[in-house]
Amino acid sequence: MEYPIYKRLLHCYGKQNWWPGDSQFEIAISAILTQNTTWKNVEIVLNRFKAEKITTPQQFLQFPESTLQSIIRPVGFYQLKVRTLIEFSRWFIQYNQSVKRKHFSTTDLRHQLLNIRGIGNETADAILLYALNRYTSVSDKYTQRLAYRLGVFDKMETYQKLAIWLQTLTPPTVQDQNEIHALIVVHSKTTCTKKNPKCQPCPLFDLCKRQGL
DNA sequence: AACCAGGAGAGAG
DNA sequence: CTCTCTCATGGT
Repeated sequence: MEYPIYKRLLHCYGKQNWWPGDSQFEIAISAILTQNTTWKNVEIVLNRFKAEKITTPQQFLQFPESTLQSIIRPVGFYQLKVRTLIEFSRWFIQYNQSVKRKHFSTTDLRHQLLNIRGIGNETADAILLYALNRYTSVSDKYTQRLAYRLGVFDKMETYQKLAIWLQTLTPPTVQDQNEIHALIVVHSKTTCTKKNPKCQPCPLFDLCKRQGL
């Protein structure tokens, strides 16, 4: 059977159709806002942006830093995140200008994103995959924990090794990598949680060699 | 009331 | 390269 983990998750939870968002810009900034933060708090901030009519990087950059900090306060780390959002907005404006005449490789774009303060591996890949529709994989702590429980690795592995493993879980398409990351997050937040170490009911239970963390 | 949430960066060893 | 600490709010 090909892609057993992917198929089980898909069958159990259904297609997720991530990332929610009306534009590339909204998807990208919510990827930054959600760093180590619950999605519920991100939604509060996204609604504030809409109320202030901030839907483009140009509109975002018109507000003073202090105002932006108070708008995004509910997501925490607001001083750091505002800096990242400003730097990303500037980059995104430039990108939209130059992408009309240049072609960027995914690895090139990835390096550009990683040069922005506050954007690391996971956020860069989330923006590439969900906002810019580039083929890449998004791994996170849930992916790390799942790979450990499955016995794929006997310790918490690095981002790069998890990324390679993730790409073996699905056919090599943008849409499938989109789904697998969403499914792992949904799975981890429902059945396979720390509070539910026995992991039941769990579509992957019989595949797991370990429990707990 | 500690603990965690769809992380990242800086510093120490 | 691998730990450890900090950034910060809001919900169990």
